[in-house]
Amino acid sequence: MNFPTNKTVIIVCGPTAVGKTAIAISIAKQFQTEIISADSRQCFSQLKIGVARPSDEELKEVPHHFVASHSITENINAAFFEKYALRKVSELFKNHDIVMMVGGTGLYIKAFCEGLDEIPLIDESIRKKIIDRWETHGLGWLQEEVKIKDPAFYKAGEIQNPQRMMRALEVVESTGQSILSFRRNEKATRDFRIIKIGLELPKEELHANINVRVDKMINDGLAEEVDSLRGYRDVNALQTVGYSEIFEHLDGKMSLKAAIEEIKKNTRQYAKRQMTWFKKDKEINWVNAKQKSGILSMAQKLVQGN
RNA sequence: GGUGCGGUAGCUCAGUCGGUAGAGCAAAGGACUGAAAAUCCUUGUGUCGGCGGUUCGAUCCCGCCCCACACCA
Repeated sequence: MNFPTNKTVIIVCGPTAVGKTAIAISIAKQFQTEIISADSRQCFSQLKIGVARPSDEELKEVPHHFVASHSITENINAAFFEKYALRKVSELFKNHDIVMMVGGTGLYIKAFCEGLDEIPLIDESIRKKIIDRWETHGLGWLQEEVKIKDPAFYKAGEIQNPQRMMRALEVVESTGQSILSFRRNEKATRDFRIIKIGLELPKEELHANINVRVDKMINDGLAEEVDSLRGYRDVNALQTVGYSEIFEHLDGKMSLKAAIEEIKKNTRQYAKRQMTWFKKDKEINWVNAKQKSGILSMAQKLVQGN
């Protein structure tokens, strides 16, 4: 297949703790290029230990974008990422034919590759009002509201899922139209080539990596990092594995030991969800994460054209 | 040694006034277009500690034994 330009984005994805950071850096060095992170948590400057941000040395080896670039008080989401990453990529294409993207946030990668439908910005006050009402009146109230104001979504959507229901509600309330009416059901086209490499490991090995990494986070001072963020604990950015559990521990609801076990468990569950997402993407070229040299030559071959 | 309370799904436990049992968590699978490290959905057969007895039928009643915990010696 021919592409309109010789510009290529190599995306490295996979579950947490599989070893994406190091491999992406090797590939980026091989092509002498830079990395855009596709990680919904590493972009926050206040989150370091708990989100396994690349080390200072690693960040020096290859320039990274969307790492520690925003504040947890900002409203960062998939739509924001799509625009941010597209802008960054075209900037980098001025000096590079190849740009790397690495991350474990499937939705962000999908938004970047295929685009999200344009939906008008929702006024903060409407969003806040809906969340408040949901918190006081519960899911039953939410379902009733959606049933009346957006019956089509009520029929087709996830009625038990508060986040999706609130999203549907805020869209009808602020635009007067169903969120479904904004769906165009077509992928956006991009004027560059996309190559996807998925890193995987046998479950036992991944779980071992997770355990080692969590223990290291604790040794590196995760509890102190979380403690310093107490004042922000309600922001979305802190609804994150590693932070929620430590907050509970700091509240006296569980021992540090129990919190550590919870973090390991929740990380395993998170990794499983990531795999469920990525396995569905048939464009991904899967490789065992331990075969470093094989991955590098595979990237080379993919870039040279199938 | 005696008394008491237990022994039911990987874990914590509920239950069956006798007709072979069910929740939460875990696990497995899945969904997912502005919270996505989030949120949501689906999936529960296990010698109901062991051996006997009563009964048409026992995980449930009775006896003995084993194990755990508590208290008394």
